[in-house]
Amino acid sequence: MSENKEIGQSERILNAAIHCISTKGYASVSLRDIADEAGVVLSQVNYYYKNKEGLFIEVIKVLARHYLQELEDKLSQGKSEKEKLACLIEFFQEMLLENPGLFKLLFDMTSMAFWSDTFKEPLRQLFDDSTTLIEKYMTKGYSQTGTMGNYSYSPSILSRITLGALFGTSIQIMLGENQKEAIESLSAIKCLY
Amino acid sequence: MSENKEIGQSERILNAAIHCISTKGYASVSLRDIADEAGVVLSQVNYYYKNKEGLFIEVIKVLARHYLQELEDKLSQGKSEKEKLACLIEFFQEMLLENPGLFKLLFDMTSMAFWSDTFKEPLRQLFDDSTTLIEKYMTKGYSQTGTMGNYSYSPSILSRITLGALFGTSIQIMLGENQKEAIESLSAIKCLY
DNA sequence: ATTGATTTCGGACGGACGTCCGAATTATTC
DNA sequence: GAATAATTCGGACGTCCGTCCGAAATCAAT
Repeated sequence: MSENKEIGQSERILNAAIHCISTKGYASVSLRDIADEAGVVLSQVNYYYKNKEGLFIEVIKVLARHYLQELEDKLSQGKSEKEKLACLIEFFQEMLLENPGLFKLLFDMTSMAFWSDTFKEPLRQLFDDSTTLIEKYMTKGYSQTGTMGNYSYSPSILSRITLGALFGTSIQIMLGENQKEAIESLSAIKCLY
Repeated sequence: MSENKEIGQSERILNAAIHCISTKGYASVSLRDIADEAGVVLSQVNYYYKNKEGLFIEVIKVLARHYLQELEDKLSQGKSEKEKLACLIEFFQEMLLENPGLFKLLFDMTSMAFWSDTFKEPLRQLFDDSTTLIEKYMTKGYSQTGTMGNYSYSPSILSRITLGALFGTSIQIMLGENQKEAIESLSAIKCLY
């Protein structure tokens, strides 16, 4: 028998936490919810992760790794810079379409970071790493373009704005109706370049 | 005597709620916090706003009015379209610089909307109205530009992306350090056009 | 001044939460 | 197989929360 039930309780708890947060939001998830979802007794959560904060920190670590990995996979698919931008957009489109919970989770972790110094640093790191990745793969050509008045905008700033546009627009899409249609319109970011 | 203490308890509660949420986040604010901040007894909150949800709905209404008003004021200052874009960027820059709590509040309300159908509709409305405002003031010229492949992107989509870029980049700014510097770099959005 | 409605106040309620602890069970080592 | 460590379990604890209720106080109209 056994498909894959050979995973330990600590991982079951972690997966359950991810599932619960992406379903109900961190603000209204209790350790009991997570323990039940994991099929585990409440006190085991404290045994493995000390306390709620410890568990959530681990969730952030795991998810940050996941996002960066997927992002890099996607970005490395495109050949030209134009293609890589399309890949980046696709990355968000596919996430919104096939796994919106994952985007909700990313958003919710950002929300945690807004109010807790503990979560702020790893989230800042995640956004920074994402920006760096985009910059590395996409803005080789623009070493010093994009000048405006006396300022000249670095590739890192442009990358940050690109990421911001995708993230911010995705938020609006998730809030609205007609999501299918709205997700397609994300492609319009292409014509900002 | 009296500077302005002639405001009723209901407004005091509303202001206190706004202050508390923008300071600690809705997820960790209790009605007792709000009542204390307002200098009012706990049960008065229920008397005026029925329950927590009722109070928060009122907060959203007030804030949505406020944001849209300020946004329109700002947008109407610019003369050319290029100037209006600058005004829009300034709107976010000034908010982040002088009243970051207001942005935190906007973000937090968005976070509420993600998990509660009750708050979803008014927030969607706020983003829609903002987009409409931007479209109305800024994209008169682009009636059908921005084509890509077989698609042509409407002004409303471009407005939405502009708003998304400002919102998403602002989030990253709030999470990072060197905020003063980062806020200036928001101007780089100009060169996406 | 009396009545009735509105507002203010203090406190109690049941429930949900995170945390902690001791015992039971299982695994590991010699 | 006995001893020790690691894990699992069930339950209890104190706290904080949103809500509700009855009594006091204030206001309004006659």
